[in-house]
Amino acid sequence: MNLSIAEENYIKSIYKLEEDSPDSVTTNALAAELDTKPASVTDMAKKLKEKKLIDYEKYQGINLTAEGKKTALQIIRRHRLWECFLVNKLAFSWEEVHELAEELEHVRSEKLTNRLSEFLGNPTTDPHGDPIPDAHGKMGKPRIQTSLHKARAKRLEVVAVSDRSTALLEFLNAKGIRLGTQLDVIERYEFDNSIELKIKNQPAFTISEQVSKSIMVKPI
Amino acid sequence: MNLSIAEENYIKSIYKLEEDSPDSVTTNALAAELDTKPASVTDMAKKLKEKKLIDYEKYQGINLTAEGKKTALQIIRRHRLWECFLVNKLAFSWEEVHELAEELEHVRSEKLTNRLSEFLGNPTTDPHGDPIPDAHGKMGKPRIQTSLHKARAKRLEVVAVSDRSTALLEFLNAKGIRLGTQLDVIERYEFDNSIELKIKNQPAFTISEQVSKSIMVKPI
DNA sequence: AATAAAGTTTAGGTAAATCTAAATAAAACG
DNA sequence: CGTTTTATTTAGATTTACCTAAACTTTATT
Ligand SMILES: [Mn+2]
Ligand SMILES: [Mn+2]
Ligand SMILES: [Mn+2]
Ligand SMILES: [Mn+2]
Repeated sequence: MNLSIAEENYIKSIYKLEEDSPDSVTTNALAAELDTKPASVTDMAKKLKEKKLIDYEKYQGINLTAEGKKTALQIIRRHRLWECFLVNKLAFSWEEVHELAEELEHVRSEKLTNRLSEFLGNPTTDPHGDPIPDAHGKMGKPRIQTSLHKARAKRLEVVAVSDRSTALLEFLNAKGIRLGTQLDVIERYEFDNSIELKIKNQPAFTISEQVSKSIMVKPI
Repeated sequence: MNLSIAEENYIKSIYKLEEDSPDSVTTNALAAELDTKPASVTDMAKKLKEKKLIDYEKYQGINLTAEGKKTALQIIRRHRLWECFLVNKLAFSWEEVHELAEELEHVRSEKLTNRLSEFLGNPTTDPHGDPIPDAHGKMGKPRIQTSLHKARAKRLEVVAVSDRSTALLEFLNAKGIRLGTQLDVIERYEFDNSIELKIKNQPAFTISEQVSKSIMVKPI
């Protein structure tokens, strides 16, 4: 199937929203995700249905078909491999790569994708801790991880971040939080859900609830 | 300036045609180069003039402005660096990379471009022997090279090819001709301008005038 | 259940990049 | 130099991906 860049971006966003909640994706949610208007989403939904990439009935929301999921995984694979390339080979930092990968992901060549993967040592996670689908679309668990907000252990390791915004990632950089960083929870403040943290050899600091929800962790 | 992919492709093609002959670029020549129709070229010419990237007056042909040339060199830089990446890092062969670079060149990030260049060891020529502009748009001679067709020496080294078509490059692969290959001219046949060649340790073979015009050489 | 609110779709429009066919200008030719 | 040929431009459509405003459905609230 020959998809435009716009169509690919829709497919990827639908996949993402379906991942977060298993229901149908609503027109409004998709419009918000893609920073566009609901009317535009309806237009595109008709087109993608025509191409059999989504199931869609008026007012009933959107779901990817099997074909649509396959397509989404290919795009996600390319996106995350390029992010690895930028970070591991070109020394970009994790907050810079999402935007660039947003463009590079649209170069559709299986040969390029597979060669790139090989060149990078067939990585299985991207710089934000997200799993990379393999050439057949198989991907490790799509993030059943616990957020720092919900985790109950005292000692935790950062395994992913669920928000790619430059602002958040730069904030984490400033605080010294990256993938693999080990955190000690000093205190959880009930009244605003902020958390006081400590990283070895550094002064303690406090993060907001919003930030703690974006940091995925595992106990150590 | 924020250019669309279509606009960038026009700018690059205009640069190429201006390089070949110093006159104004004609509507028809540009349409042929871009595999589009003259009417579309006229439309785009108006737009690029508006953006001050070309000088253009009805019926008078097209020339890049200084700004247009600068833009063209940036695109060419990205194109050729990606070609180097594909050949040197991902083991593509020279006939495969042009199409891919045609897409990758449109990712506009100076930081990415410069990091990529550095990663590749700041190469000065691409896999087809074409010079790569540096970060300031400085580029080695734009091919004053002699074609095998015109060269008079008996022993020659291949320094570039002036045709990126897959068909030609695959033909050259089959004959064992690549950049740096040393050729002995056995015979030049006047009646059809074909040339009999020999590469060390291989049987002699004959190439057509068309092929010999696309192979750029220097005496050794 | 009736009404209000929220969500979604339709109608109608715009801008970019293309096209074909017709009109016009420039160049080449006898 | 006038005429034919070639090159170029204009006029008018089409497709894609958007938009706003209005209409319509669904859902939530009294
Ligand atoms: Mn994208
Ligand atoms: Mn990522
Ligand atoms: Mn291109
Ligand atoms: Mn090249």
